Amino acid sequence: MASSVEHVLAVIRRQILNGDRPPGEKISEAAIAAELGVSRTPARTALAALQAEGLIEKRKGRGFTIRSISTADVEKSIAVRAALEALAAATMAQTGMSPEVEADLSRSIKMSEDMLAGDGPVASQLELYQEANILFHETIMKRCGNELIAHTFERIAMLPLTSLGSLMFKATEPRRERMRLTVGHSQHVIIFDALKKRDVARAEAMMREHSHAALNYSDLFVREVVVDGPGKKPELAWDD
Amino acid sequence: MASSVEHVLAVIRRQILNGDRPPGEKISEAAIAAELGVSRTPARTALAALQAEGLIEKRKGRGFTIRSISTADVEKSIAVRAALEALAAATMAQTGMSPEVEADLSRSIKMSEDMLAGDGPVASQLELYQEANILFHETIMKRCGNELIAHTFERIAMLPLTSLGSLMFKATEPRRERMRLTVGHSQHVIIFDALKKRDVARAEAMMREHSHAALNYSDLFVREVVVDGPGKKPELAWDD
DNA sequence: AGAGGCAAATTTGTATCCAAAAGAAAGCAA
DNA sequence: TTGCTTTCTTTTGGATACAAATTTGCCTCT
Repeated sequence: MASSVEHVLAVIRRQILNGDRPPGEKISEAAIAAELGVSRTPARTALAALQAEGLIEKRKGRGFTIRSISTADVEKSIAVRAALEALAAATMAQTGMSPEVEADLSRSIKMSEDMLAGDGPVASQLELYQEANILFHETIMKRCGNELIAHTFERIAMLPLTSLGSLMFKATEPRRERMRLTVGHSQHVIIFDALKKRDVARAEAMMREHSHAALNYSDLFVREVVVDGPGKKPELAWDD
Repeated sequence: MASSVEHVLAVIRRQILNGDRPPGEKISEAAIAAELGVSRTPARTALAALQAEGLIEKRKGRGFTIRSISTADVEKSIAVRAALEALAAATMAQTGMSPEVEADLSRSIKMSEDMLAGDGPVASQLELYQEANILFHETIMKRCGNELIAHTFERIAMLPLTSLGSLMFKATEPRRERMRLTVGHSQHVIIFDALKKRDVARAEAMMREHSHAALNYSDLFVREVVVDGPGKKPELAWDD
């Protein structure tokens, strides 16, 4: 079994993001320790981590309170994510891709290409696209030559639309959504091309644009269909 | 007195940055707990924080090891800092400054202006410039309208040249150094002007350039004169 | 001499206990 | 009734005790 602190972390994080713990609610070490049947020590470290992630706020002598996540917050985190991803793309374009990186990006693109060409059930297709998407972004972020970028990103990637694994899908308009995935894919292709040609400016600009795309869907957030990622997910996805 | 964990944190951080603990050296909870005369609990949280800051690395069952800080690492962290500051400047230009922010920036510029006009002893002048510099950058970062930027920055700002409070000064060339401060000041003026005019692109580009300026001095790093900041310093400066 | 395995030691995670700090509330006096 | 002080409760930080996991070194057997 995973460690106790990770368990607490996962449970509380999900509860917060699910809305089970409404914003403003107070929680303390002792409270969740008793609630989850663990001692105060792992509860303590879990709360510290939650605070670092920005999901809860500490008030000197009055315990922690759940922070509310507004659409404005989501937009802000997307802005930061876009800046970091754009930097990663620029860095990679500058230093050049290793053959392994090129192979992985190529594989990611082939995956989403196949998925878009195919015609299977929506759910499994989404899962496939998601996997390809994560592979693409994670590869660039983690292997661009500046590990600090990924390191930094992992510490702010807990908000729904910021997480690499997150994907919105408006179930009522499958047609439109499919189109959106097509556009996303085409952007991947463009970015990959820019990286191959070592075109720093284009890689950076395109990646910034692409990362911001999620913004168009931030208004869908708050009680729409959110599909979480499959197996190979980024470190800090909020599911366990 | 400050809390025990903060004490441990400050001491170990300084030791690492001073080189007292050479890269690769192993440290464990028990070791520093005994060494600093505290229990394992604060030692543990301090080590966790150090790890989050990237100064030490954790290895499954063999304790932590000191990470070596290369000039490449410094360059990487400066790149991230520049990206974040550029985003902050762009955000502030977009949403516009509040009167209070404008007043603070104006005050910062007046301070460095006065300092450059004056002719006092080098040390006190440096301190003054430093204060003005911190005020300028901190104001933009923290009050640009996206608090997540500052939040993110605080978590990566432990490396020497990345910290807002840090300033290199080559004591052997006061003339040249004075010129450098003059250039820095002029960039502040330009950025301030761009912000006033709500010129997003210019504010962003100029801030990026300005943040990167520290890079020109990364080769000085490692055993040159490093002057730490005065009273009003950013949260995560490495002095206590 | 090498392989395998056992045991001691290091390390880490968790539980519990104690004390100090900070709020909240109650009581007392004017 | 109001304002101040004192006490009580909540919360947190730190210390220590305990157990599980992992590593390392040693020891034996072939």
